[in-house]
Parts: sequence; C-alpha cells; structure tokens
Amino acid sequence: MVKYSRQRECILKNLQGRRDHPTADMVYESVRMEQPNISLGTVYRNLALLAENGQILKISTGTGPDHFDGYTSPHVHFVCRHCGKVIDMEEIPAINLIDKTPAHFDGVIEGYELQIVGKCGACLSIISQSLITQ
Amino acid sequence: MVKYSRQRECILKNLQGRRDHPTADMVYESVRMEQPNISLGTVYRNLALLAENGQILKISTGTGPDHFDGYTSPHVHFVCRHCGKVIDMEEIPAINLIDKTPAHFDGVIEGYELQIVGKCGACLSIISQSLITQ
DNA sequence: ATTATTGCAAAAGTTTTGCATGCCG
DNA sequence: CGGCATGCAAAACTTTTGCAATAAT
Repeated sequence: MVKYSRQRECILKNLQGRRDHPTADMVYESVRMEQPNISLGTVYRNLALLAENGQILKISTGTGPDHFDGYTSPHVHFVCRHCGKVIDMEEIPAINLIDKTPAHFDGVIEGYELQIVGKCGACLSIISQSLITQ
Repeated sequence: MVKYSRQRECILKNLQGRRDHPTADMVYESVRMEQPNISLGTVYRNLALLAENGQILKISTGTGPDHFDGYTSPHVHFVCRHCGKVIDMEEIPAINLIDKTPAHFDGVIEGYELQIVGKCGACLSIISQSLITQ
C-alpha cells in the first residue's frame, strides 16, 4: 500500500512543472528549495516509484546518469551522445508500433522507447573548437 | 591513429561469434579464457572504441550495466525491465526513420534506437511465483 | 624511436540499501 | 497503533582514469 508523502508530491509537481529532462541530482537540487531536508535517497526512491506507476518517464541515455520526464504523452527524444542531454523532438511523430507480440515470445510487451541519437548544437561547437585548437 | 591489438581483435571476434548481448563483464570473463591476462579496463576501453567505430552496438537498458551486440545490422531489441536482459526481435521490422533533421534543430542526427520494453518470460514466472508465495 | 595500448589499482560517478525515526491511514 | 516513507550514511555497482610497462608501426 502506497502512502501519501509530501516529498513524493513535491517531486512529481516539480517534474510536471518543467519541460526539460533533469537527472535525479537536478531534481534533488530543485526540490530542495521547497523541502530543504529531503535526501537524495528519497528522490531516487520516489523517482523509481513514479516511473513504475507511469506518472513520469525514466530516460537512459547511455551517457552519464538517467534523466526523467514529467511529460508522459508519447513523444520522441533526442539524446546527445556527447553530453547526454535530452531534447524533445515533437516534430517527429511517435510511431504506431504494432502491439502484436511476436509468436515464440514468452514475455509481455509493455511499450517501446524511441530515441534519436546524435550530437547537440552545443557539443558540435565544442568539438569544432577543439579541432581548430589541435 | 589506431594500432592493432590482440586484445581488441579477440573482443571483436568474441562479440561477432555470438548472438546474445553480453555486458562488459561477461565479455571480460569470456575473453579471459583466450587471453588470461586481459584486464577489465582494457575490455571497457575497447568496447567503447569498437562502439564508436560502429563495429559493435552498445545497448543501454536502464536496468543494470550496458550490453553489447556484435550483430550490427538494423534490428530491434526487446529489453526486460525487470532483469535487464536483451533479446533480439527480428519479427519487428526496423523503422524507416525519416532522416530529415527537423527545422530549428542545431545538432546532427546520427541514428536512432528503438527498444521494445516489457518483461521477459523468465521474470514473468518469477513474479507470478512470488505472488503465490505472498 | 615514437606512440598507442595494456594491466593494475585507485578513483569517480551513480544508484541502492540498512537502520532508526517520523508520518500517514 | 501498524506499516510505509524518510534522512542519513555506508555500501554496492559500473565505468573511467593515471601511470609505468609493453607492444605495434
């Protein structure tokens, strides 16, 4: 049985009130302005719980820490392979995935994740800078 | 300038000779049978290098360590949210992603990653077991 | 000879967890 | 009250890195 907690509500509200994709630590720093005594462990525990419930999204980028998203409508993410930044790509429509489990598959399909990967504008400038400096 | 190394070749051959999706540590244990002195650091360094070159794929599951794939033709992965296992899903065709960068985007798109997520058969049985035991 | 690569071990970075205390139902 | 959630700190885990030695070109 899940009980109400001020901390969890604060974390959820925080994520729902922004359109970026903060890491657990960024959520922690942000929520700390309202709940100065909250601990990083509590933030991790609640982010995991909220993601399990589908109230937020957890985004694993393959570069650095996981990111989280309070905006749960289907949309595509761009992930920078260089710095790990996550950017919404609403121009690219979310796919209509055939929700038909393949034969011979004994698990259950719960959803899918589509990430566009590449390099963000900021990292592109940094890389071209360092090429010049070389 | 990249120089040849026995260790790197062994790692690449190992990944190309299997159709599962081992973690760095699993590759290490496997390669160690041929190269007993290889170190885990070397495995990590070479996996990163090979993935950058596109000779292998790096798969971030969001559950535990990254996995690697020596089979680089476009295909879709199923990822178990419970245990992190990666399974090939060749029945589901890889998408033809419009390779048109959206306007107002100042980065570069290098590719995309599609993962089907859910629970694998093994974890399903475990979960149903634990429900009975409760 | 030069420089990339290695093995080793330590460090860094992220996330989880044990436990005593506090808060919700 | 009973049990979930918290804060704190330690631990666990994964990955990276510094450095001296080794191997490739």
